[in-house]
Amino acid sequence: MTTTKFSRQRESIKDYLSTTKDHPTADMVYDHIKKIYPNISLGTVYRNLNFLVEQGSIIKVSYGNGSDHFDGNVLPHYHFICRNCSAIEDISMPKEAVEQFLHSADENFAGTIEASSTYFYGLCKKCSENKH
Amino acid sequence: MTTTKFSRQRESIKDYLSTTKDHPTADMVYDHIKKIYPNISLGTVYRNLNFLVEQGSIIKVSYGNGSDHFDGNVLPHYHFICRNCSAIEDISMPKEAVEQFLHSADENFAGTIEASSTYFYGLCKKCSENKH
DNA sequence: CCAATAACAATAATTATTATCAATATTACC
DNA sequence: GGTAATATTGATAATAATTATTGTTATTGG
Ligand SMILES: [Mn+2]
Ligand SMILES: [Mn+2]
Ligand SMILES: [Zn+2]
Ligand SMILES: [Zn+2]
Repeated sequence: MTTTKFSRQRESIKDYLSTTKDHPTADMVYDHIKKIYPNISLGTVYRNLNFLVEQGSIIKVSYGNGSDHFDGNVLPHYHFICRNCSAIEDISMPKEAVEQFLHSADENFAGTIEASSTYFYGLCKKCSENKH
Repeated sequence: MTTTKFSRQRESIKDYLSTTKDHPTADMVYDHIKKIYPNISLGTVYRNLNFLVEQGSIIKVSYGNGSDHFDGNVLPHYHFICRNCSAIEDISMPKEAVEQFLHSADENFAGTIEASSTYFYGLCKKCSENKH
């Protein structure tokens, strides 16, 4: 068994993700942590983000396009991506709606469904309003 | 207005995707078309795949991990990715189940949802059976 | 047929991410 | 507290997927 040692860099990354509402990319996390640990390397950020995802402390948000994003909120919820400003926002849905959807998928598939990921796209509130 | 000229390479790519049940990557399309046009370049494959997606003749299947896949079936359907053999399979769902899910998302979001993408993961029929 | 130009093949460039490795920090033990 | 073992780091090289560039070729309307 390989033990896990404390690292102030990793702690800082976890703290940042647990306090921000944003869903930053590795690069954005890097820029933020650099203010606290100016010598941190981008590789260290990637290494720790992957470590934390593995550990279940954060989640990775990868909707095909461009870089992966990271989220300190590990409670089950969905994500919306604005086609205008690229902001990522949370969507919570009633458990029944989700379960009914997943159940229907299961009914229509021959293998075993273990997980799923859904992303929503469109215009966020701000962008909807600004486009009159 | 910039006119579109015929290209036997593009036609061949479209034909291939419309006749295969697979969901090949750009590289797999390249390997296939090379048998017919040995001088075709990978850049040409990418250029035409993007063109055809833009045009709505094919769809792009990008679930975060690795390369994008392409699908000649443009009718609405979902995709399943096997965690063991990486095969991509189609899932069709009753319209009501889908609509109920999308409606619920819309109810719980302040902006405007225009589209969504869902991927299912697990073990395909074959892999489920082989792991008894 | 021929001029205009869309599309091509070859290849360089870019982007996102992972791997390598010598130096450093953390931790368990005395 | 000092020290040995090793997890983690910063720096940097490597990889993988995709896009951009450019000079050449194929298509097409006149
Ligand atoms: Mn979130
Ligand atoms: Mn399909
Ligand atoms: Zn927006
Ligand atoms: Zn399988």
